[in-house]
Amino acid sequence: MPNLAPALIEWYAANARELPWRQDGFSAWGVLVSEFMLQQTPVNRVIPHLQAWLERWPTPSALADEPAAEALTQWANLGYPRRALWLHRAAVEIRDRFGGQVPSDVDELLSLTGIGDYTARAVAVFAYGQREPVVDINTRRVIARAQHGRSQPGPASPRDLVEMDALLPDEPDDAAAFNAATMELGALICTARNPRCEACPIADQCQWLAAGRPDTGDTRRRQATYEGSDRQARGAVMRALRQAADNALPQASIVPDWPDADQRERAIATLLADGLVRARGDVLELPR
DNA sequence: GACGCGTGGCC
DNA sequence: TGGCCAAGCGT
Repeated sequence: MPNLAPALIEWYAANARELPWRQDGFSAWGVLVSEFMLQQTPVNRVIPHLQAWLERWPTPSALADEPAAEALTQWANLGYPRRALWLHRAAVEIRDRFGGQVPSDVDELLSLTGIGDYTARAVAVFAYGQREPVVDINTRRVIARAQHGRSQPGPASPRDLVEMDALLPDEPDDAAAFNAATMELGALICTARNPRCEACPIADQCQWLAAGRPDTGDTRRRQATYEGSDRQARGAVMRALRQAADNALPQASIVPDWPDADQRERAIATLLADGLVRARGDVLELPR
């Protein structure tokens, strides 16, 4: 088994982007918030939202002491507003169960709402320097190519964690650098489309490149069309409530000219079920 | 394992 | 132009 870590760590030291959450002394809470925002959302869209969020709520308790509606409004157009709801719930849990301190233990992090295998280990590693495997789409793609000679990773699986763990250097600091470097390589060089293999520090160890970059048969899920979808309708409802006075509107005046009335009702019903909106008589509002 | 879930930029 | 893509999560 080739050892990818030395070349990746050296490359990262020279090529890592300067990102807010990589600054010295960036808080664990800041790392946690950044990881919530980065779930399925590009870095460049996250940065301004992250800074505004942390200025308003510098600690978990500061957020926990406000209603969820404030989190949903501050989340603005970042997308997947359930993340804002879950981040608010996690803040309440941190305040109530962990004395307001972001836990450093992976299992404790996993017990928080909205935190799964990736986010728990990202916080443990990047905020607390623990030796844990961090697996995201970038590391899975790098490993799929370098180790397995495949053009794209298969569906995410718990086995990915074991595989990444086996590649981890022994020293926690080296392991943290390896995690960050592998993610960064996937983000900058070993990208999903048009990878820049000529600039890759592990090109000489890459089975996919050695095999001539074959198209190995893509098993990734196709993304559903957004235009005309229920998701678009939900997004329109949430936008209307974010912008409304007191985050509340009579049901009849929520996106009243939406082209498909059944779809609008369906959107409201699922938003209610998800706890993203609440009914108060005839009025629909963000949860307080 | 597969699905539903936002939004915007890119080629 | 429109599909593809972006540091996933809970069910």
